Amino acid sequence: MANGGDQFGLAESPDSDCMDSPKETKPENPGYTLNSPASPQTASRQQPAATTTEQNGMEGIKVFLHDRELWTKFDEVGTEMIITKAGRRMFPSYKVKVTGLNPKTKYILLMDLVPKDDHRYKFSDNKWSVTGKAEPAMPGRLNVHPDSPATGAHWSRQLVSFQKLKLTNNHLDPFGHIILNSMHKYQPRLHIVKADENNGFGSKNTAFCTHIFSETAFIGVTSYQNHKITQLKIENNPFAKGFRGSDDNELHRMAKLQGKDFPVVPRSTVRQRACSTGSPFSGEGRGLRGSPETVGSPFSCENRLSPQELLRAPPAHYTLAPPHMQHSHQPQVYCTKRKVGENCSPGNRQHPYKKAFTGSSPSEGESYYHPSSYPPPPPGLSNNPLTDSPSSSDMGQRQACMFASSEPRLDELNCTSWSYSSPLPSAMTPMDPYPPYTPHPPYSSSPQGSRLSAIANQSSPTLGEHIGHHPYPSQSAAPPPQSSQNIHSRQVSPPLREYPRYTPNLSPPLYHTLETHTHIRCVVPEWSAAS
DNA sequence: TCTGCCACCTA
DNA sequence: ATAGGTGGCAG
Repeated sequence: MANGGDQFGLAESPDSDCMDSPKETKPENPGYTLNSPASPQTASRQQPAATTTEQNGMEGIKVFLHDRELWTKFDEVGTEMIITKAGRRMFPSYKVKVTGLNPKTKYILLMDLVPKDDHRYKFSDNKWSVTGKAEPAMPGRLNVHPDSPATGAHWSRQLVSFQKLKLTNNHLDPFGHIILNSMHKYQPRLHIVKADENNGFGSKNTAFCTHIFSETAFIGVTSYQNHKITQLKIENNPFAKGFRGSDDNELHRMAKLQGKDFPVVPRSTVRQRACSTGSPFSGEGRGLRGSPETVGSPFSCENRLSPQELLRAPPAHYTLAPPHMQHSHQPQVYCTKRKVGENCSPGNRQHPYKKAFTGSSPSEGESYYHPSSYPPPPPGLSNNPLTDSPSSSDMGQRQACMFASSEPRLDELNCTSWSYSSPLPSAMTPMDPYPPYTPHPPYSSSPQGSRLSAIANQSSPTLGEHIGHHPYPSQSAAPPPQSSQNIHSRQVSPPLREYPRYTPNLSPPLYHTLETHTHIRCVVPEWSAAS
């Protein structure tokens, strides 16, 4: 799979829409049914405020997880993703099929990873268990798909792949990779944002929706813990073909490596213990997964949000039903509206870099999320995960924010910028100690920039806010039927401002990545409070 | 735990 | 041919 794309395994999600859509169908996946949520659901979910309806046209959007079957295999064992200083790709790679987009409307697709809970895990006795509280979330970053902004026709034409997205444990990562903590669980989220005239988002009312497939949740590790996962990776990832083995191959290898005789045991085997199983996900924790079962369905939603909000997006939390609920599987979709306004002041954002969180992040850590929040809102969106999580505590991070503030973040970014992946932009250049990515400055700007950035910004900022502000419905509504996914939509009103600056660069290095936290911080206050 | 290097592969 | 993605392993 991996890459490939092939198959499909799209999970679907049917749902559709958030708002109202009449829904149609959902055809897609036959298998699963989701039910869903079809649009109606959405609506219902939306609960609260509900927004909209208007739909910005986000309502009929459906997202199907590609290769869902493979994801499910990993999920059943307890998916692990290697995180390295240089950045490592996710294996099953995150690919989706998107339907229901207006062919002529431009959208920005982006991903982020939010903490699934506030626990730190350990793997012993062939199973995962909670060992303590999660460390402070790292700066949340958004990974904007390189094709963004692009028309609905473009996105619908083929699978949308985030296979180049990389995960890192380097809190000061200058490349725009998504920063995670080892031994912590994360939930990937897809956000579909309607681009504004400038191809950015964030401006006034930015409509967006968030889709979550619970089977894509995973624990970040610096080396595989469960041998079963290692085997699944080797068996399915083309780049690991060298480790497959037929015995002969292995023996040879071993011999070479060791210079010894052939080992008897295949490498993989050796390492692990028995593995029995245990998928962390499922069981334990809080909710890692939402519903295991199923599918993810897509949700659709619409709303407009401010970019920030996006970031905040409904967090998974919201989305997900409480762990328990989650089981129900349904995907949930929520749609909400919000306005952004608040947000952080610009100043708030921090930069990740500022300090290295790495070590510690002391303060923050704990605070993270509120429990209640968990599933925390997505980092960016609703809350940022990162940010969010940290929640109040984020302060620590906040500092970071400070830096960030200057940053450009999403706002700054332009689609263009985002899209590119180029590595560092000049600004970012590596040289710096990392100011990088963030945003700052100076990059160019593209007109577009604002939009994306906005989103980004929003996200982060929003997060906090959102959270605070709106409660998402998380559950409230009934759980959506579908499963895995959740969708949120929102509208935001005033988007963030755009940032005047920037642009481009932000993340050049980052590539499409945006950091969320920044926003978050801003937000933080609120939600912390809220929470 | 985490990092760096290695052989092996894919693209 | 080069560039870059994999897990194994030693440290």
